[in-house]
Amino acid sequence: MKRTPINELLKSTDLGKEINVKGWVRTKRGNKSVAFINLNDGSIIHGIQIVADLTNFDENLMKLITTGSCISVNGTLVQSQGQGQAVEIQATHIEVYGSADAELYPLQKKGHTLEFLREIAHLRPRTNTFGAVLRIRHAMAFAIHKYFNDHGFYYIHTPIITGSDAEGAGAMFRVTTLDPINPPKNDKGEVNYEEDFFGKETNLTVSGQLEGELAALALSKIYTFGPTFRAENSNTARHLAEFWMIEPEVAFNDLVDNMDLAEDFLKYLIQYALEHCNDDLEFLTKMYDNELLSRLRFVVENHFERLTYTEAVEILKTTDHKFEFPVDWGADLQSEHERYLVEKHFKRPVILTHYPKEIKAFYMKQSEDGKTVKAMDVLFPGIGEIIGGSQREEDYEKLHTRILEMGIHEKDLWWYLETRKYGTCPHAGFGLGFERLILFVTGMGNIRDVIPFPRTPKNAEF
RNA sequence: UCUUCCUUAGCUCAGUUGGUUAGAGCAUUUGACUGUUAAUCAAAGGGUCCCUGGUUCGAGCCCAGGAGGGAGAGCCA
Repeated sequence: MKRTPINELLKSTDLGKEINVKGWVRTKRGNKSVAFINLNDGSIIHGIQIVADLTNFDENLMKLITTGSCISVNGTLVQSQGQGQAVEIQATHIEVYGSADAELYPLQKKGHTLEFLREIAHLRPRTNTFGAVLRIRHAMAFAIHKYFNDHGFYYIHTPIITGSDAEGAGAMFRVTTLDPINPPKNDKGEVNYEEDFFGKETNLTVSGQLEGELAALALSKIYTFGPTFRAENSNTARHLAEFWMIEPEVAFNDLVDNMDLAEDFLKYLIQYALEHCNDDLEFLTKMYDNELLSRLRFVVENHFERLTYTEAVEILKTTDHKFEFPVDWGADLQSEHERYLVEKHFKRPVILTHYPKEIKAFYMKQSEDGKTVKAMDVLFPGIGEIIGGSQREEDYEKLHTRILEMGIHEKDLWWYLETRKYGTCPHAGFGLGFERLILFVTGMGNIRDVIPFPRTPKNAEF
């Protein structure tokens, strides 16, 4: 008999129908004559109740059906006699695919701490929490592609191995096939990367933006969505060494267009989650964050506050609120400053623009005032910076001068500069941290709990 | 990397002034119960007190070093 997913069975009204269901046992309880098995197959957060009349089942078979075991059940879909569920399965035959030793299986019927579940990341997808997070993660990935496809963007695959470190976005992981014990040396006694696989030093990408710009200056509207690697020794609830990033880049867009895109895009994604992930969001709201659903709705329904860095500094300087770090024009804002603006002052998402050029990347469009660049950071409550982007400097001379000023090796960027030499145009884009989006949408507190197998300093298990 | 807190049973945690045989709840096992919902009730089993060294008649507890984890910060997405 063909398996029916549990999400279909739970909404079925086809009482009396013979069905087959397969999944993993969450709990088993009962007495001498009847057993109740809560079975989950990951198709939905809810399990279906299997009722086994023990006069029909061998005692030894029933002993194998433990928390964590995997079974296949044939039976009849019936109206439930008990409270708590509309329908249940009256079992006629049960096959055990794999038992799970109850003395050893680490997942219990009771709740576990998220820290403990991180240590058993190979089993945590079987929990309600991670099932919900992973289904939402999928829905967001799908919605990202759908949004861009529906808006005329093309998905570009930028390289994961890169030969330049000029992007300046952070420390990089080296990629090499050289012998780590006895690498070939050159005349100066340095490692000779000319003998390495690519004939030069290579690293894992820290951003697909520069290559994304090349594609945007041909296809007009593009986006990337791929893994990104940062070798920073960051130990926080918001950083990973390996994470996924979405980077749209649009020719002919200016900073305002860029902000409009970022706001519309984020609201679309959150709205998509509200419409397609309701069961999972309700579970997370109930178990972890009472205000999750109302916060998501609030973000969708209200405009993002837009102001310049200079205006933000004025607000921070005139408030009575005491900060640990001083606020001064020219210095980057501290986390506490961003949090104050988002969570206390405006109480909504904030887009800050026109930062001092000294604290931003070389490729950002220089403003007419000569002091700021057309950068934008989208700040979210509880997350901080969820998007960072800018209009790009399309003027060859200005860009070239800025590269020299910042001491960047121009020979690594000849190809990037050529786009400004041949048919340059105004363009803008941004980067959205996928896991930070998932943090916000799920209400989880630690970024290690929104990616299946987190990579962080001192941790690459699984 | 910095600040700070933590590490005791499978899990979550108590553990007094340094003192005999280290505790609880849950989980597990066994038993009771003819419809349970994290079932309930009863009993039992279960310990490298993170590691190394030191102080002491005696260390889960005090000291030093190390490892791992949490929270906050920096860097950023």
